[in-house]
Amino acid sequence: MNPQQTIRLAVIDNDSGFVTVLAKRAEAAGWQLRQSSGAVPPRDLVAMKLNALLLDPVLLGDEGWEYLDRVAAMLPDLGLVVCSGRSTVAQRVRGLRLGVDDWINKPCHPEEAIARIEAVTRRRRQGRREFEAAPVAAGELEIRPDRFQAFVGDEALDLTRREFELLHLLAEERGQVLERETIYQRVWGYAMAHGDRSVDVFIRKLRQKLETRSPSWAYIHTHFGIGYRFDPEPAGIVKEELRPAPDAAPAAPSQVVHKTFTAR
Amino acid sequence: MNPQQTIRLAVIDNDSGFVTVLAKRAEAAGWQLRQSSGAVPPRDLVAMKLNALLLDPVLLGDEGWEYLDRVAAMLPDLGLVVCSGRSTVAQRVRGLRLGVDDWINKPCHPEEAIARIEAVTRRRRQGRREFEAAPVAAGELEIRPDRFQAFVGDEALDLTRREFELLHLLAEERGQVLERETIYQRVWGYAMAHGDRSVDVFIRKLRQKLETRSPSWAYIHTHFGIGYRFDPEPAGIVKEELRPAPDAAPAAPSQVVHKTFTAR
DNA sequence: TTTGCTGGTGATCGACCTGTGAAAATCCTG
DNA sequence: CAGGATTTTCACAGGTCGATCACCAGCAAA
Repeated sequence: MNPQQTIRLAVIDNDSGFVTVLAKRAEAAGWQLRQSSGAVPPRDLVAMKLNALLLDPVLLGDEGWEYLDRVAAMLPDLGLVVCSGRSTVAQRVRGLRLGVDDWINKPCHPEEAIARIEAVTRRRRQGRREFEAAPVAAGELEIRPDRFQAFVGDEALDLTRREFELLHLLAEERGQVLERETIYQRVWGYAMAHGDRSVDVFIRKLRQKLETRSPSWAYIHTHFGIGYRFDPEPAGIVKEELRPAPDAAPAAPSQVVHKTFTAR
Repeated sequence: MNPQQTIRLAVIDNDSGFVTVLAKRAEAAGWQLRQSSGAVPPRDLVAMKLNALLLDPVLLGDEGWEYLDRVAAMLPDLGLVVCSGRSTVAQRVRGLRLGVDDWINKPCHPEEAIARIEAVTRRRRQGRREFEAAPVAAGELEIRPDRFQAFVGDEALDLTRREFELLHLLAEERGQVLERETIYQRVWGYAMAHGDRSVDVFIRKLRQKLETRSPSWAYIHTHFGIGYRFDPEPAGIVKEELRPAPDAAPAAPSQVVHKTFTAR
């Protein structure tokens, strides 16, 4: 359901041409990319919370093997792909045995490098369960993906699967206005038919259940002509946004700006 | 730390020279090897309980891609390595995206093939730690992997193997809602066919046996539209939600309610 | 204000989901 | 190879959920 989870990749290489093209591809795929043209201490790699690392061992000098060994040992969850110049079978075997996940030779098509990194990451992830099992807190709410349910205190909201997924999506994009088409696409998984009101209906159901368990908070805000925004606000804030905000230009002329009217 | 756990590998290739050398190496490493010089139905692959599969797509003819797709979909846990003759970048990328874990070109050194299969297998096993020996306690239950059996006090529940594995999995993920597909994948070892009701049937059997030996506890909870959750709860928790509707009708009479429809 | 949309709400009906019993197919053991 | 145990498949019965619809209220522009 969430196949193309964004990948955090670091590239350690100084072949600027190759890296440039690679970066372009990675960016197009929505990956987060870090680059370096010199060895990065494993300690720093840890801090980057990477999913995958692509490196050319030529930059590592004599300590290449040792470095690979250390990285593989210190970051067992990291997808480790080596992209080297000429290499012998013995070298590749040694690397693979050391913990390298894949070893490519240059010249190498960036698309293939991307695909191999994807493959490595895919397999890595598969073993690791729950990538998004992290609970989300919002106002009095706690959204727990491990239970497919939201709670206020220890009382469940009694959400349906669809309801939960909608709420989860909104909460993950907290503060963002999401258009109906976007919401539908991401929750239902396919394009919304013209005139479909499903999203509205489910928003209503969510609001009802939220109102039941957490009456003093407003969570879902309607943006007329656009979509919905999730933002927990204690009641009492009747409204009155429209801050003159002398800075950024208002997006569209006479656009509805943060005018939040809640149900009821 | 990760002693070369014996690997069950199948090789589908008709390059007898290559296969022979490979077999020699594999045998030396203590792997269990199956060979075939023609396409093997995915169904049979399932029965082999493989860890990895090495194949040359030239044997698959036109249906190569389809075959790869089906195998990858049906056996997500299988390490899939392609070893082809000449191949283009586009082909390799397509394969990798389809679910192939690694793609090697012939001529290929057997040692490297072995190393890559190892790497692929290692990658996937990583997440899967097997700590079978640890007994799990839950409510009145004690689940003892060393016996492949669960007990209440000293009375065994008399579980069959599948029943036990299902219960064990659920208990290890106590509190988590597991989707049917996940359950099937992890207990049966391959992807669940659409419309398969096996999980439901086994859940029923488990509930029956649990009810027999431990009537005053509710262990397995159904989440509508999702799957099941294991969470031992002393019976009697009927959790009367305060319904807004002033409803005088007493709930259903004394129905056999060992099915706890908790949160959806 | 009127007019044309957009969004909120309640209700409905069919499709889908789960529990269950039992037959059919398969595996396993002696 | 037979006989029993185990697993898979099938069909049916309720129950739940979600896609739609109709209708009304609120917003925006004229």
